[in-house]
Amino acid sequence: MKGGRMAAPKITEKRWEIKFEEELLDRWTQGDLHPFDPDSGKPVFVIDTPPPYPSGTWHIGAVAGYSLIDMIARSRRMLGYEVLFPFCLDKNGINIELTVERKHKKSLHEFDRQEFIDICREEIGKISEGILDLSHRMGMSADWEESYYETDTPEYRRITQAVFIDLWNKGLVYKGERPSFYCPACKTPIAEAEIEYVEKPSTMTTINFKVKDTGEDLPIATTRPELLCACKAVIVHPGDERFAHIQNKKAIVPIYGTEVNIYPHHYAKPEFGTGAAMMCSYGDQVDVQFFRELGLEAVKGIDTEGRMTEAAGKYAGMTTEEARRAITDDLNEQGLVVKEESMMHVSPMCSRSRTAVEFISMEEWYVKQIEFVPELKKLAEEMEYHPSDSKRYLDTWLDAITIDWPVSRRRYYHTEIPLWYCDGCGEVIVPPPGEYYQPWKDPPPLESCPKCGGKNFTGEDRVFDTWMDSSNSNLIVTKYMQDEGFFKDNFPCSLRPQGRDIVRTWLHYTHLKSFLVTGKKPFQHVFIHGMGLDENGRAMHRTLGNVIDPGPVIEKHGADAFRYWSAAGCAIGADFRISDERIGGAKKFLTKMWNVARFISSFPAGEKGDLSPADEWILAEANALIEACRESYEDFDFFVPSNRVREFLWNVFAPHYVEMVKGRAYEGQTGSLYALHEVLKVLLRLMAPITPFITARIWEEIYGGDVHREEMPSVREDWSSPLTELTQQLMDFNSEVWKLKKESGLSLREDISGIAVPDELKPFEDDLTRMHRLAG
RNA sequence: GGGCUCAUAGUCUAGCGGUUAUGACGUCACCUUGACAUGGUGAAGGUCGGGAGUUCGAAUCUCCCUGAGCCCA
Repeated sequence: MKGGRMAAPKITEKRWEIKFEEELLDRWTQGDLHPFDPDSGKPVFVIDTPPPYPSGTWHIGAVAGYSLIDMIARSRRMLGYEVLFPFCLDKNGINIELTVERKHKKSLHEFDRQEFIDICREEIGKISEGILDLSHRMGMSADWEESYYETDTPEYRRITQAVFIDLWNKGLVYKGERPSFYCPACKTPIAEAEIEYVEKPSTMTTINFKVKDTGEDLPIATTRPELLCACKAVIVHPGDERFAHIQNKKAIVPIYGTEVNIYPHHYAKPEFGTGAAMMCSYGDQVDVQFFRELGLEAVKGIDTEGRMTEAAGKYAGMTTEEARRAITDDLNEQGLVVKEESMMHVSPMCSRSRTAVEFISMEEWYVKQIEFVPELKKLAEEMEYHPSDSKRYLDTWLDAITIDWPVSRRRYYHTEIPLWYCDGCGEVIVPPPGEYYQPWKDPPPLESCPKCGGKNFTGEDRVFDTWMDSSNSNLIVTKYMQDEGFFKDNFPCSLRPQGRDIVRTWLHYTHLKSFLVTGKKPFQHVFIHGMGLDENGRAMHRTLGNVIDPGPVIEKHGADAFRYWSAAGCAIGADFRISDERIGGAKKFLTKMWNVARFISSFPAGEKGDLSPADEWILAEANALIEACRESYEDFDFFVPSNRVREFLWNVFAPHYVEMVKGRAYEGQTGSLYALHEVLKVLLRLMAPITPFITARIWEEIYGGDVHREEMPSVREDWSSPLTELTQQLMDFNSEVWKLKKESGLSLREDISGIAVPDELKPFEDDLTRMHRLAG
């Protein structure tokens, strides 16, 4: 080193290492870093953090989503908000029950109820630890002390029940007997939102009906011959010439001999099957609608065990599949089967147990939603969406809703429905809100029935759909029923961040419940992020074997690299395509940032001093960067800041400015030292929400203190300069010189002659001459 | 059957009526330049899925086709 002027860098380590993250974590975990102070005087920003659902390994796409949510929290703090950032776990639901059932190899209904609940609690506790550890490791800046909650606690459940009681008192809950989606494996009715449509192979059987008056054969194709007993109509297309003569005549159903009308109906597709279709109650949802439309009386062909009822005659008691085989055999014997062919058929499945869903008529509790759709759509207009076009996911769903929300479930590890029934007269007893009730074991809330005076009651043994719990999260975090003053000031909740996959469930149900309870919109802002896909762009499924465990990835590349990739990997709202290589690539940027900072850390930071044109230029460029990044942070967009900072640091600041001012910097020239440090401070603060570890470490070593308590940089009037108009020419000139030296076989440290600084770049002439060693 | 989204170099990605079409990874060549070889500099590689239209001008707007994905029935 010539002259020995260079002081030792304050940053001594040559490289950024992952173990530095762990050192920081140890300190962060010990201190109470981000407590929420409602009295700070700053505007309050409440985040309705999605409670992760503990079920095996945490999905790496979900972890990327939480990275973004943490960036929202950190950037809002730096933008001057008092941020309430809770962390929470969703510990209700069928998933954990199925896990326990599988592990013990018996079904829930064979357990003692309390014993089953205890096992679920223990099991879910174990799984939860992994999620909590990983959340800490990735640098989640939640308020762990005060704002942590779980959905299976009495405190949470009493609020779910209180909200239900409120809805009850408002007349928004009713008992309905109607066909429900029913999962025979989970042994519970499920909602529209829990259905997945899957294409699977099935057999299409063409069966000969008879037309009553003419005696002619009427072949009809179906995938569900076992539902013949529930057949109440045959339909043909109104314009189908082949069937014009039999419209409105009667058809005779094989096996059962019942007579049914032949209706002309546009639903019948002439090209599908034989062109005529049988309509059976509870075959699928179209059938259900059809029965409603024509006012036909439904036949209950399948019971809640998924077996045929008395209505099926000799097939009663068989499962649907057994009955399908048996009835097909009988039809064959009678010569009534025209043909059987294999086909792919789209059928509804339970999204949790992945078994075929049946339509079964049951009496369940419903929460009204259909009649409120117009108001919900109107309120949806009042929320701001990020990205703005993600509003359509909610709109589309609101348009698609066809039935009210069935909220009762026949499971155990959920919030109980707080109702009792009078044994004498059947009166429904609703307790006062405020307590957590378990009617299957708790005494009723009164001595005698107000209607008949009866003394004996039976507790409701059903539970709520788990979305009845989850859809209260925005009420919970704004302290509904806990701190009415705070709730009044802070509802609607500032932000709902969540994945696109749960718009129709979590977002919709929260929207609905908030409207029913408060009449208001649920949120100011809604942030919708995309899904984590594998390297080939496919969703990750255990069955595909393409699931990536986030733990080892973060261990290998570090939390900052993972977070940087989460921010920079795809535009706001787009799907994440997981790539180990690209996450690893993010680490290179951290190394670059570290080295630039280490270099600058060898010079003292100082007052503004004498700015040269180059200093004015880079400060003005920093201004432009600040403007773009601030705007994006306001919009919850991290793609722009992460990429803009990277571009600036790597392609402008380091190769051009830093190289231009090295000479002056080594001489201790004040303007250069000021600009180097100021720009570095800007970069560190702009990156702090995205890569909290490395920025904290660098900031602390050079400037002391905590970058996370700094404000987000603002555009500075005193940094503005028209010199940014020369940026492109400046970079082009440098590139030209490098190219010339390269072509001339000169090393970059050698003098080069015959090159003149262009006129428009004269302001930079001194710096450029020294940088390139331009001679004569 | 309906709706939505997407289609840009080998791979991924930006772009929102006028740019020599961004950047990254990968490839090739050269370079131990006073922060950085997990680096630097330079280079090759795309007529932006196909077709038609609107426009003085289209990757960018419209329509059709093809392909992929998501949601719903």
